[in-house]
Amino acid sequence: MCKKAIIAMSGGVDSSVAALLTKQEGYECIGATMKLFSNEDINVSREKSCCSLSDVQDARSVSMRLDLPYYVFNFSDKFYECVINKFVSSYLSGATPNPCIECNKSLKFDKMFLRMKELGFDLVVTGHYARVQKDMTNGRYLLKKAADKTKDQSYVLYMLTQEQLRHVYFPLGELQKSEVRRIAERSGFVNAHKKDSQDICFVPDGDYASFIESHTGRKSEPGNFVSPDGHIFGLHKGIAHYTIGQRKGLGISHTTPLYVIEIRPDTNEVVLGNEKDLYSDTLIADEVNLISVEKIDEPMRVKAKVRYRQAEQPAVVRQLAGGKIFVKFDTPQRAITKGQAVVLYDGDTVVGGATIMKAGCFDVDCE
RNA sequence: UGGGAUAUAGCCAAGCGGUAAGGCAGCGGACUUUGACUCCGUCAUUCCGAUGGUUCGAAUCCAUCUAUCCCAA
Repeated sequence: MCKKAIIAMSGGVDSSVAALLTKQEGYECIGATMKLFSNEDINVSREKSCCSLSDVQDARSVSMRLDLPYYVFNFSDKFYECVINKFVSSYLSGATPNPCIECNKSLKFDKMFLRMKELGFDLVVTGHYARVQKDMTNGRYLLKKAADKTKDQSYVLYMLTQEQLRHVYFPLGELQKSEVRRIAERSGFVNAHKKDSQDICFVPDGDYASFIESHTGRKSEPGNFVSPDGHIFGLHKGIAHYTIGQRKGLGISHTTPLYVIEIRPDTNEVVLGNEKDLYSDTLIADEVNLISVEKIDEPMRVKAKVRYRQAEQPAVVRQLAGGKIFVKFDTPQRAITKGQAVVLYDGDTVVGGATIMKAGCFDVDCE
């Protein structure tokens, strides 16, 4: 009668401690690592990526220590299709994708959920720093920020559905990162001092542009760096190398710092301008997922984040015909970027989120 | 081959006789489960276009040369 949980174990400290806590709470647990790609496929021989042999070893080691059955699920087809392909095409279209969110959406909380059901399990457990609560007034499951505000990962979980939230458990939501490390140490986990993951897991050397080239088999096409009024600064390395707000790596010396303010896939141009050119106060986003409410009928005051690790900003959100959302910030925001997620908060609660399609300074009439 | 101007690191640029500011770019690091932003550090150790000269001392003054730009032809 005890609940059965699949622990999604990456091989890092967080999911290891999540496994420990879940087990201690009396769940019947198994550990599972998603194999998302083989390093040979992506031309990396490093062991530093999230599905590498050493990560699997770490996850297995922790599972053994906790006496959990341990499995590796091969999800590489789905990962290739949903995460890598989208990642590449997004960059080629001049946007800046967030593959971690896509991976959460298509893999951790989708493929893993299917597997959970197939196996007759009740929960998927991950090491995310976030909390789930049930709203007793309307019966909806709420996603809330973690207790450790510096590690809060609710931003990358905004796409969770009610069904998923019902079957997910985040044991680290109430803990501080420092406590998690301490628990791992005390438990003798091999990864107690492992560095937090960073970079894109399938591009461990950080050179995502080369990754795109080898994936498409095409060299990225150089084009012009231009000013807003058409002056040509020089040659860029291909639009996939850039994102809005970027300063480093342009290779253009100027009297003042230059930033990428626009990417034009049609003409293969990258527009450079000053810092002040980066600010805009409105955006439209699609692929909307709402959590705390079913829909937004009236303009709603929220706090919104347009990128991970940004302080949330006061704004008003409206839902447009077709489901898209329109967000107007009280003050202009720096470098709102197509392809990134906008996540809406009401206090500690995630209202919902969406993928940014367009940013600027405009208004829409919405009836 | 008349006149004028300028020559300082990859780029821009301060300096005006007392022992080479700063910005941009670059490089290194911190931060970070995306890309960025940000922050910290580093970046002319005989050569401040070249060669001579004046001076205790010159990137700074003088002369010549070289290069580039501008104006006249």
